[in-house]
Amino acid sequence: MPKVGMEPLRRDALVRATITEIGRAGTLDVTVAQIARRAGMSSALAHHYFGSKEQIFLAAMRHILTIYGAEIRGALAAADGHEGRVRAVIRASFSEGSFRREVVSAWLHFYVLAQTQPEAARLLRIYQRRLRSNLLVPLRGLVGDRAGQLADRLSAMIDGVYLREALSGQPPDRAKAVRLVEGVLAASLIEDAA
Amino acid sequence: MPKVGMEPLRRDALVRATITEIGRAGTLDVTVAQIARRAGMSSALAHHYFGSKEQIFLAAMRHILTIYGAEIRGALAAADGHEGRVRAVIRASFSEGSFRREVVSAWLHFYVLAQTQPEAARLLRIYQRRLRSNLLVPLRGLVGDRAGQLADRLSAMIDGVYLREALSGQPPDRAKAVRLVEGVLAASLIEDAA
Amino acid sequence: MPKVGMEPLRRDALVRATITEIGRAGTLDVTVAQIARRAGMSSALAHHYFGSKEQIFLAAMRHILTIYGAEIRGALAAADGHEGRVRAVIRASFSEGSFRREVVSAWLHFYVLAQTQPEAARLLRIYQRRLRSNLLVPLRGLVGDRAGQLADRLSAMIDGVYLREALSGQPPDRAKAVRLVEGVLAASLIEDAA
Amino acid sequence: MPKVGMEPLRRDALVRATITEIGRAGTLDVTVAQIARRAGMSSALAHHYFGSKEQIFLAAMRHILTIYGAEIRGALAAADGHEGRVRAVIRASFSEGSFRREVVSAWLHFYVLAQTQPEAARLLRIYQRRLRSNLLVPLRGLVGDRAGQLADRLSAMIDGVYLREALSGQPPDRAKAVRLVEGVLAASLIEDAA
DNA sequence: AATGAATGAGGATTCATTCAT
DNA sequence: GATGAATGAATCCTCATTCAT
Repeated sequence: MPKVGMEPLRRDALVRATITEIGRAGTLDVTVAQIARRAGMSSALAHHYFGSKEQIFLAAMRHILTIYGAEIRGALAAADGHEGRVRAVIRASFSEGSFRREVVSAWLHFYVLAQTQPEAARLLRIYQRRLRSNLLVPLRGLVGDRAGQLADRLSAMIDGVYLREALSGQPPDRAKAVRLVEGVLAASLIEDAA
Repeated sequence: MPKVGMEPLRRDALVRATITEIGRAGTLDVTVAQIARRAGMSSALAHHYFGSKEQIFLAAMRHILTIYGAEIRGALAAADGHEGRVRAVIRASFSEGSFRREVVSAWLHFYVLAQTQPEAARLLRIYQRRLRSNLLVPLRGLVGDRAGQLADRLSAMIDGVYLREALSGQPPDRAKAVRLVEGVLAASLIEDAA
Repeated sequence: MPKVGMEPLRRDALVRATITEIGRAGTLDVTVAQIARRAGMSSALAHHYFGSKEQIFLAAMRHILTIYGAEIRGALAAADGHEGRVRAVIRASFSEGSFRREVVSAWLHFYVLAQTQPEAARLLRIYQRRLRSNLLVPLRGLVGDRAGQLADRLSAMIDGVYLREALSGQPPDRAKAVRLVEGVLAASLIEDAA
Repeated sequence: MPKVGMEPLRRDALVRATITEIGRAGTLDVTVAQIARRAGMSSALAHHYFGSKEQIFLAAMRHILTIYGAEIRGALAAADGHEGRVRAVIRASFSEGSFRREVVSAWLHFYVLAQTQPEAARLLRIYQRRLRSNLLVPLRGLVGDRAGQLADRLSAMIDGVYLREALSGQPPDRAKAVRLVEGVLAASLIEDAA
């Protein structure tokens, strides 16, 4: 049995291990050796596949973004109406795939990474833009010109809820998170109608 | 030049240098040597006064909290009426003393530190509780039983705006930050009245 | 030149280097860097294999004890009669493997280490118990109930001679050392017969 | 009240503190700051009086030797006959002033110091010579030409008992120590008579 | 493909010692 | 006489990274 085609498996294992370890340790100060051990291989192999610790971190960020994007797409496809679509984006942001303890923790740490890593900053901007645009489109249908303002509002709320969740030390409470953000949405719509 | 009574001066210089350096470097991975150099002394002296890097970080957190607390108190003293008080808390949160580039950056990093450092976690809880209670009291006068829900909403917004600011790479825009949070407040009050 | 299976070689080289360096420096204040350099490797590798300086020291103690134990066993196997066995233990205590300048010096320093290091203390107790019991058994055959007293006497003499040797600064004089302890044995046996 | 004549008091306090701290810590790795603190002064003052840590240690050794010498002289003055004098030396070696926990511990550590410090080695040789000669003189009266051999024997026993005591971790047992060494003396005298 | 071996570069911390007051 | 202030030098230890096999 030749050991061919191992590369994607190894890379994937490392990416998952990275998120797990960052979540577990509660720091970016995770060693390559730790990540590699959890992924079941030597740190030398991790370097072989990724070249540097930096690249491992970036791959983990991309992984999280990819999953998040997929969840958003899925939710939007199943949603009806403008408001339905906004709610779908909100709910997808706190869905099972993304709003897990380690993922949220890793996410917070990637925010920190983005302060020094240009590529990490770029990825984060992509996320922010995507989130904003996903909100903006259906919001236009709901509130017209006020959509931009409302998109900023909801984006900030989502990030704020994430931040608080990352710190709480408790298992994330999806329902409560959604309720908080949807509360702002509801208030904003009433305000608009008034 | 008397050489006595240096301790408070040195400690203060180190605390300020810590915030500056964390903000500048964009990481908690700041060496004691860097901090000490910026504060104009040897790293040995920094250890002499604080005992460990951990203590230096905690002192910096306390410093930020102290200033924030003072600003809140000042703003509340000058405010009139329930809504005035809520607005005062919001504005104080983005006041000149606290909503500066380095302070916001350092603050984000202290959030991360709190994931591993019990004392840092304690300080953070103090901040969160204080913020919530500062909002809760005047909100009760405005919306009664919905005050708790609204306090959570505004707290999350404030943190979300902070988080986004930490990442923007731009000098913080106080006015815009206040506008965002006050927007949520306004919408919530209309919603309540409806 | 295969580069596998280096671990035992490296560990061994470090253990020997430790004893040599302690003997040469005349202190426990030997740096890991010194030990590693003498063993022909980087200090990082030394830490890689032993984890800490403490563990390096303990391994060196164990090494000395192991050799000492082997010499005792060998001498006892070749000895005849009760008195022959006592003499064998005495001679083995001052044999070439154990009664060398650096080993004696290192040994003295391990005595000191045992004052603060529980594991070092344990190893030392093992040595003391082993020495005593090795003397006790054949002494029982010679002097019956007085064996315990005599074992203490001879043990103290052996340690005293070691201590003096560690200080002499001269190459150890095996013959003289053995003569001193055997002198006490002879006198004790005469005393017993009288 | 002028602060004159403080020097001898300060020096004395430091010397005592040194012995106490070495005994307490079980290491020579005692900091000047620790010693000074226990002596009730700043480490700067300790340096002012002694110039260096080395000198502090040497003064402590001299102090121990001085007391030991005084005890020997006192015991010899009160002793009768050759054997009485030998016994007096033995007993003085384990007298209350010298055979205390911290003193014995400090003594062991000074043995270690002597391996690197020429002056400490010199002091130790003085002690050894003095002990030997104190034993030699009365032993000549008892066993004539065998006195040298016996003096070596008893000296080694005394040091051996000290060493074991330093390690035992128990409060020193004066009576047992004396018994052990006097046992060798008794046996040696019987051997001589035979 | 995979890894044990190996290291250079750093970083926190400690401490004897000096100096100005 | 006495001390707080201050530091350079050293040491243990960690880790990303490289390399030979």
